[in-house]
Amino acid sequence: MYAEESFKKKRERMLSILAWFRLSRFYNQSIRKSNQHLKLWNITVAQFDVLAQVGSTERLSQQELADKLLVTKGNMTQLLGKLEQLGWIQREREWKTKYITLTDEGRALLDEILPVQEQFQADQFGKLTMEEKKQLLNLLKKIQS
Amino acid sequence: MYAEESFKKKRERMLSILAWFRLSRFYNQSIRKSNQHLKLWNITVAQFDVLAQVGSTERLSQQELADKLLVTKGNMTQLLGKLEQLGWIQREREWKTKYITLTDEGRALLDEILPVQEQFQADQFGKLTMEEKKQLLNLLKKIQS
DNA sequence: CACTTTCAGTTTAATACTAAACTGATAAAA
DNA sequence: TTTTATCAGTTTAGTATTAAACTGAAAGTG
Repeated sequence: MYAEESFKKKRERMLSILAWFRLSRFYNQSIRKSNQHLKLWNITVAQFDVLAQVGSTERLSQQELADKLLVTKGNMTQLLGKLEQLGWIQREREWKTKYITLTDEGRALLDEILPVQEQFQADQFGKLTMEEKKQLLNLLKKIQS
Repeated sequence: MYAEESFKKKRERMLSILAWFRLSRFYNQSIRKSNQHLKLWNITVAQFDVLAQVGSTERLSQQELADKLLVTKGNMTQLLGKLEQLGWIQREREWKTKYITLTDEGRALLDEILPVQEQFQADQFGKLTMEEKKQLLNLLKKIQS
């Protein structure tokens, strides 16, 4: 009885490790490929993610932006510094808070890259059927629930 | 007809983007949590991954190690430099190649951390049933096939 | 044997990212 | 009003990571 359960647990652990390995492999390759094709526009994935987030929402503070993108505010400070320097975003201070908006150049760049990047994402999961994509999404949701 | 297909494609794209967002969120949180509990042993995830890989295989070269862990050889050089300096691994040169093995301290440390880390991985996927874990693994395999 | 190619590992410059300490302004409390 | 808390954003030190150039040894070729 005990031996039975121990064996089952071992199998479960093994499955988890395999799943983790697959997942992180996929993630890392994806980031790498993404950075490669984004080189065309001299922008990185991290920078693009900020642009996309800023471009799709009304007035976000730096902290809110960090929360949405799941990074620290320190990281945000630096990314935004770079993006500001490149002329793609601007910061407007209001009391303690700085609100971020796209400049015209930032908006133009985003409009140009967004469809390409969306297609890239779609291609990444291209081997899955619609049904399987839904399945995957649900499993990922459940993990984090 | 065309409108129909276009709509379907849009839905597929949206699913892909959502899946990607979930996946990267999970990945990043996981790395962060992992680093947090590994602080107890003054080791990082990246360093532990190398130890675990070295400890589970006979004689790997730096390049092979990089391939297994899906990082560049430059990254490997640096990680191994750190691990060597900490006294956990050693490099043995043979012709052009350097082979990596664990030192006794490295082995002891790995033996101590491995079960904890395996349990951590298992817990991460703890909300999934055995069947769902298999499903997830298969979907991830299919994506990359 | 001399010349060239290949290939493991190293170095360098750049970006990304975290944790933790810090700054300075606003808000709350006394 | 003075003091204290809080809280947004910044800074700093450290690790991780890549791409690309470099080094030097080994292998292949003539």
